[in-house]
Amino acid sequence: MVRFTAPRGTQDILPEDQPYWRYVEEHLHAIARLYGYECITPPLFEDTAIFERGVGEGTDIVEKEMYTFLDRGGQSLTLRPEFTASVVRAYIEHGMHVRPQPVKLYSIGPAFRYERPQAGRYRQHHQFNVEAIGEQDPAVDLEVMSLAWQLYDELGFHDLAFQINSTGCPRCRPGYMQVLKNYYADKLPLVCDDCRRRYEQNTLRLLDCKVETCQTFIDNAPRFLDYLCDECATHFATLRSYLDALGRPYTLNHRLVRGLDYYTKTVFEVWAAGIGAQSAVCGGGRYDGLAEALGGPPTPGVGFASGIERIILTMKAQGVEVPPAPKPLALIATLGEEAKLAGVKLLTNLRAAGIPVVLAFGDRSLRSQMREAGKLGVTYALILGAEEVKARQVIVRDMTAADQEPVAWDEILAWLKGRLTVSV
RNA sequence: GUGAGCGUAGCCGAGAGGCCUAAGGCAUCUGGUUGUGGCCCAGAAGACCGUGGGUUCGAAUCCCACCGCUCACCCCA
Repeated sequence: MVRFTAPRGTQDILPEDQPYWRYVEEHLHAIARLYGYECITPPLFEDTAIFERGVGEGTDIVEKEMYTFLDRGGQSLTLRPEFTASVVRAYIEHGMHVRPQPVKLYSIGPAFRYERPQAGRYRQHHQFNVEAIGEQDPAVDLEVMSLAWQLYDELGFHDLAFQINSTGCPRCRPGYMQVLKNYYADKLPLVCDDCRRRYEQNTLRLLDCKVETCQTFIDNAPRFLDYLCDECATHFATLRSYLDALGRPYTLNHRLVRGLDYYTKTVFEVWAAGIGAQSAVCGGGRYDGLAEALGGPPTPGVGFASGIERIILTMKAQGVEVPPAPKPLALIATLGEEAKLAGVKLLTNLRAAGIPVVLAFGDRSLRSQMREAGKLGVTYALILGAEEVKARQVIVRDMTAADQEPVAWDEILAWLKGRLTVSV
């Protein structure tokens, strides 16, 4: 019999890792609330066409990374590779254009991409996704970026690199792409194979090449920022003036591109050190053409997604500590059948009163039960034997102070309750 | 999809052709007199050495294939 393992690129988040998840998720909800974002939970899968149109036909995601399947009715569905398309779909479907604009939404949940796993990259990973839909004001771009900034700041991150760029709009992008093509035209024999392919199929991605020999060409390439239309240039300048006024450090990265029709103007990423090659903890930008591509009215939007696994990797790399999982206040140890019965009753009563207590199961020696209490890290051991049952009391042993005292049954609840707040 | 490294009990890990019916540590369980934890001591349980083939008198140790894991490329969270 072959042992089953979790599917490639997926992982069990074990109890010992849960404190990180819990801590992070609590922060996510809190920061979203602080910025006035409301939670939306879209389905895990959508009509495949939503991602084909919403992410873009030419992207790696759509070309080779989607978990697509036919359901029993023959419909093509896809496990979401990202949130934005789903959220915009929901915006259109539920007529959110009648709400005060922009509609500010966030989500937390898994996303799926069929890729070869490596450090910080999984086939099922989790994202914190933030979208502000229905407003083109650069102050919204700023807000979304600030949210990310404050989040990482509160989590205690340092040495983050904020990268920003603008990739124009359908009015100015074709012009710039032509300029870029003209620039590369006579260099094609010198660039790598991938770049020759990009030249034809995904021109902007020429700027993204990591091959050594292509670097000088990229460094000397014309920059999009010099070819933005007035509207895009003004938008970007305004955003930068806000960032500067707030003293937010960032790097202008003219190689940062999202070569898709629906992504417009602002693009940004946040990079963390020390978590491997996949260092982007956050990626986002503006997508003023997306809603239309999904069949809705023209609606601007900005947002970002942050990978929760990568956030946690960064926390571990940077030594950020999180509160440990709370332990039960007490363990009930019993000796003999009568005491066991009394113990079960006590257990039930204490729990009904909201006190976290566990019982040592099995008929074991007191020594063994006490060892369990020590291992679990409970504050008190409540010991019940024949004598205690007779006297209607329980011995309360303080595990840290290592002393103990008898407490009457009708007083034990109040006794523990008085110590609950201090010890938890 | 491509490349590299790795695959011995739940975890870490020795072992490099016969001494392996596979060391050690952590974790687990039991016990250390009669009802008490953390340290210590004793003992127990736990491995078809990833799978399948081959070489050899003999393989955890050599060869091949497959599978899996990890990291990197690509790209992204």
